[in-house]
Order: sequence, then structure tokens, then C-alpha cells
Amino acid sequence: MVTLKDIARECKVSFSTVSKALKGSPEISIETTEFIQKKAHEMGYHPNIAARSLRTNRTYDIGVIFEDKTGAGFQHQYFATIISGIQKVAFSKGYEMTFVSGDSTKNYDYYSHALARNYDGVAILSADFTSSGVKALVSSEIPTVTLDYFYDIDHAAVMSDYTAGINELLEFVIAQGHRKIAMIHGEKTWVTDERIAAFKRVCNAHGIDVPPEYFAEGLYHDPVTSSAGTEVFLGLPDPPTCIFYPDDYAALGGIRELNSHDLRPGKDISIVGYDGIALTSMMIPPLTTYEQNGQVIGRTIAEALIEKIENPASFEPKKEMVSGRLIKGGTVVKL
Amino acid sequence: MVTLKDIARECKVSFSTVSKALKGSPEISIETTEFIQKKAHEMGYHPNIAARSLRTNRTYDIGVIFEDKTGAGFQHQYFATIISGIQKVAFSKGYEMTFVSGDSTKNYDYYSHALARNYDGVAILSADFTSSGVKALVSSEIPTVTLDYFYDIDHAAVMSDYTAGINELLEFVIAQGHRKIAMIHGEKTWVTDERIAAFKRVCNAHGIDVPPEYFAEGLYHDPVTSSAGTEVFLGLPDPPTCIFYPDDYAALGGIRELNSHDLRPGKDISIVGYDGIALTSMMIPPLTTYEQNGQVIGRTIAEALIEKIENPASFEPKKEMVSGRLIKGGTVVKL
DNA sequence: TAACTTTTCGAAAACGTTTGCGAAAACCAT
DNA sequence: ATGGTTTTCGCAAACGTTTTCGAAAAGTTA
Repeated sequence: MVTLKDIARECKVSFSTVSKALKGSPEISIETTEFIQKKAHEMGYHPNIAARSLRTNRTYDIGVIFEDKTGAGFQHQYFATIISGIQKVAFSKGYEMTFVSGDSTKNYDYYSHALARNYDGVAILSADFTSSGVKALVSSEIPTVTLDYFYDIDHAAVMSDYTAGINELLEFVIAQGHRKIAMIHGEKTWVTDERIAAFKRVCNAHGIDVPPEYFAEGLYHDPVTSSAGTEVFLGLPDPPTCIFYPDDYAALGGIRELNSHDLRPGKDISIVGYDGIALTSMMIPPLTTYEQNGQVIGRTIAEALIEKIENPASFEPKKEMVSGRLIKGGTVVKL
Repeated sequence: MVTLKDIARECKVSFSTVSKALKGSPEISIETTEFIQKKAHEMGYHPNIAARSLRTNRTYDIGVIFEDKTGAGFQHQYFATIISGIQKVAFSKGYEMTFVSGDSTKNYDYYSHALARNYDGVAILSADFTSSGVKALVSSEIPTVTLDYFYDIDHAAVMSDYTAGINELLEFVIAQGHRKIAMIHGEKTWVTDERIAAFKRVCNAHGIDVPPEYFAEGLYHDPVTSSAGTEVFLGLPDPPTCIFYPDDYAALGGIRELNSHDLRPGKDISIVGYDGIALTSMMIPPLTTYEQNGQVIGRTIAEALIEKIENPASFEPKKEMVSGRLIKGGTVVKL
């Protein structure tokens, strides 16, 4: 481990001079600066981050909170691409990304954790937003950006535009002549409520009255509950002609159930998913869905966060919506 | 930010006493220890990791190198589950996980990076293993564990048991009566060569001679090249009855191509994939494939790494094989 | 009570960096 | 040459820990 002192000895200057030279301080003459930089590079110098962090209270490290409720880890493409997006812009701006390992069962004290680890900022992707630990962190002086949730306090958030997604899908389905449209939604959360509301709004705008039995609750990303919901719909005296699933994984569970009833999506019945994961585009026929742009969401989060870190004064906390696009696929039949 | 000094003042002892008390040093009497610990907890003390790291050269932080060659990020389920597995055991043992953001195009100096960041150890999942930067890191005194690759030096590695996978799949296919079996493999790497060799070995053991035109090169996780390879096979004067794909994503590309030729996998032709990603199990029929257990691989990596970190003396570097299991699915027809 | 051992704590150095400030050196104009 | 600027650099403190070592206090034995 080569330190400032080593370089100082080699260059016959004081180590504080080296420190300044390495970051191009105007205090140091141009010749010495160049000489020192060259030498430092030769010697393979890299600053000790811990020491710098201790002194400056900066770590160039951004924390990512991702509570893994389902146990499915990072394998959901939605989160995986978001994380990938964050990492890319973080790296390009000289930051690292570390996963904050919380324990969602214990109302984890993320604030103290972030304080101790000295993250320059933290992105909160998935967490128990009702927990005091998370709220304390967001309310604190530590820069944070949340995904798909915001509090009554003024802070930055980026939101996937669920309303736009539901709108586009539903308008498309209705344009194909459907009037009997059912919805399986995920567990009740803020976002779920938004989506249900958007669903009803569009239907009403087209004079479609959705009976309560056309709604079923499942879990996000869970083929089992969506399969169950599908079965319930099929048993109705007046079954729907089109089923909305909360996401593409759930849609796959639905497809399974439909197949066991000898119903082929895109021919005998219509379905739509949500998310636009890679694999459903390879189905025959491809799933009609709404592609969320995780990369863009991730980049947006990271950019907002770093902006907040580096320009706290001029930073304006705002809610940014990022929209996706309709994938028409082939699972909605024209009536 | 409450520090040792704050607690010391509050308890009317020196801050070094606080430090010792907090980690239960026998130097401090039991009463003072308890008093201080209680007080510290009340005041919401969390140690400053940077300061500790500077002093002890420990960070409780493990780096993960994951060069994103394909631009597909973490979205491949194989890596996603591995990362998830690493994170789980890291957290349970008090470590954090941070992504080492390297730039694979520049022969990145991972060693210096790791030195500066002071990782306690680093897991190398995906990297240009031929680069000097990676090799320097592995050769260094910093604990490392590699995935699916090892050098001629003595170090720890965890390997997915590709040979066993190919064996099981192929034995199954041959048992179904197939003799004309073609293989699309990924880009040439160490692992690819292993897999091809295993493929030939099993075939030979059954007296099957695989003609050279039964091999086609594609890219891992790429449906486009596998689709192209499939088309070539179908155009052969004596086309194969079964096609091996390098992974499940590639298999999906193949399925597409087969469908456009009106060939249904599991009826008119046989195919097998590799990886066992969630979605192919939902296909109708489910893909015959070999499920790699990413969770177990991840856990194995993390456990080996932490063992190496905490017991460097007794640690024995070894190559650990973790095998998966055959998923019979329904895409191989009995001849 | 004197001397000796053990327990309990505090002083201080060290980790590698950043940075304010003062001092020396160089330059400039008279 | 003198005085006054300006440039260039070094000194030293500080960040919050851990840990060695020595000193004081307490306990023990004769």
C-alpha cells in the first residue's frame, strides 16, 4: 500500500504538497504538480478511501436499499435493470454502489446504518416504507431518492408511470372491442391502489362498469396466486373476455391455468401483462404488455441522487415520472 | 453523529474505556461495561466504519466484480441468484457487498482498486480472466474467490459443474433413443471448451459419432445467434433429432425459429436448454434443461470467501463443484 | 501496616488523508 | 538595495477509531 508519505519521500517534498498536487491544487506550481503526478502514477498510488472518508465525510459510495421480501432476490428483471442502470451512472460519475443489507423484519435502523457507513446518498428501491427506520432515513440530512413511493415530506422520488401504463393498455384493449375486462392486482399498496383507480377511471370513461367480481387479489410476480385468480374468473357466470395481470410473471401463471382449460391466449381469450420482461417477448404469441424501462428508471434515480449529493443547495426535490411503452404482442384478440 | 467521545463525556470515563467496554473487553469491569453499553444504545451510537477501517484495515465489506460485457446487467437469472446468495450469507455474517465497478475495456487495475477501497475480500463473478488486472488481484494477498475459472496458481474457486450437467442431459436424451444430436455452444471460453468436450465424450461412450456440422457457435444468452444456428441445422441434408442449446435464453431463440418452420418442440423435434431459469418452466411444454443452483453457488462463494478472510491461516484453497439437477420438462420426445 | 499482586482505567500513538495558515522563497517595482 | 507582493510550499491539526502500555486504585498477604 503506497501512501502519500511514500511519494513525498520519493519526490523530496512534504506529503501535504503531494496531496495538493494530486488533486491539482493551484497552490502548487505546475512543474512540481506534474512531477508528483507522474511519480505517483509510476508508484501505483491509490488513495486510501477510508482515510479520505474519515477526513472529508465523503465516501463516493451510494447505498441501495433493496429489501428482498419475496426471497426472489435480484432475479426480477424489473429490479435487475434498475440496479444495473444505477450502477452504470454511479460508476461513470466515480461512485460505487453497495447494497445496504437490512433486515426488513426488524424495523431496521437504516438511518444509523447509513450514518455509520457514511454513504454519500442512498437509493431506496424496495423497502417497508411504513417502517420508521426508512422514514427516518428519508427525513434525515442524508440524500435519498425513493422508487415508487413518496412521503408527505418534501423529497425526491422517481416513479414508474403506472397510470400511463394502465391507460395505454386499457385503451388498446377497449379499442379491440373488449367490454368485459377483469383485473388481477398485486397485494394492496400505494401503487396497487393507483393502478386499480386508473383501471376504473378508464373503464368508466368508456362507459364500462366493472363488477366487483372482476377484481381478484394476488401477489406481484407470483404465478400461483394469479393462476388461482384466473380460475375464479373462468368460473364466473359471465366470465371476462380479457384479463389484466399485475405483471408478466403473474401472466405466465395465468397462461398456465388457461391452457389447462384449453383456452389459448390470443385466440380464445385475451390477456395482458405488465413489465415487459425479455422472455414474454419470445412467447408464441408474444405477450401484450407494457414495458417499463428499468434502465432509464435506474439512471434517473442515480442522476437525481448524485445531483443532490453534489449540489445540495440548488437541488430541487421532485417526483419524476418515467414512462414505458405499450408492447402490442399478440395476446389480445379483436372482437 | 454520536462518537465515542460523546459517550465518554456522558459516562464520565475516557473514550478509550468506552471503546473497550463496547466490545466487551475483559479489561473493563462488568458494571462499567454494562453501564456504558446501555448508555451507548440510548444515545444511538453506531461506530464510524471509515475510522475503524482506517485503524484496523478491516471494512466488513466484500467486493463483487461483475463485468457487464453483454450490457444485459444483472438480469440474467443465473447471476442474479448468485449475487442474491452471496448477499444473504454476507449479511448474516455481518458483511456488506459492494459492486466493484471496473471498466473491462481498459484492463482495469482491480488490485489497486481493492487496496484503496480496503475490501476484506472480493468475489470475481464475471471478468476478463485473461487480463493482468484480474490476475494480479487473485495473486495478491487480498482474499478472493472466483466463479467458473481458475488460474494455475493456488486459489479458491467455485465451479458450476458443467460436465455433470451435460452428462445428465445427454444421457437422458440418448436414453430416449436419440442418436443425431446437435449442439449450439456459446462463444469459445474455457468453460465452453469443457462443455463441448463433455458432450463429445458422452456421445463417444455411446458409440455416437457427432459430425462437425452438428456444432454451431452462438453467444450465451443470445436468442438471435441460436436462432441462426437452428436454421443451419434444419437445412442440413440429415438434420438432427435433438438440439442442445447453451442456455435457456438461447433455447428460446431456437424455439422461435422452430416454430417458424412449423416444428413444435416436444412433438416434431427435441430440444434441451441449460440453466433452469424460472420462465422456461412455465412454457408449454416446460423446457427440458439443467437447473443450476445459483443460490447455492452464491452461498458457497461467500462462505469460502469469509472463511478465507477470517481464518487465513487454516484456510485451504480448493475448487468446489456445485451441481444442479436435471429438469426433464417435456421438450424431448421418445423415439 | 508494609509490600506485593491484581484489577481497572486513562494517556497517547497510530491509521492516511485534507486543509487552513504561516513562512520562506521568488519576483517585482521603486 | 529596499520594501512590498505574490508564488510556492511545509506544519500541524483534525476526522473517529483501536490498542499498547503504564499508572492508579483496590485487594491480598504476612
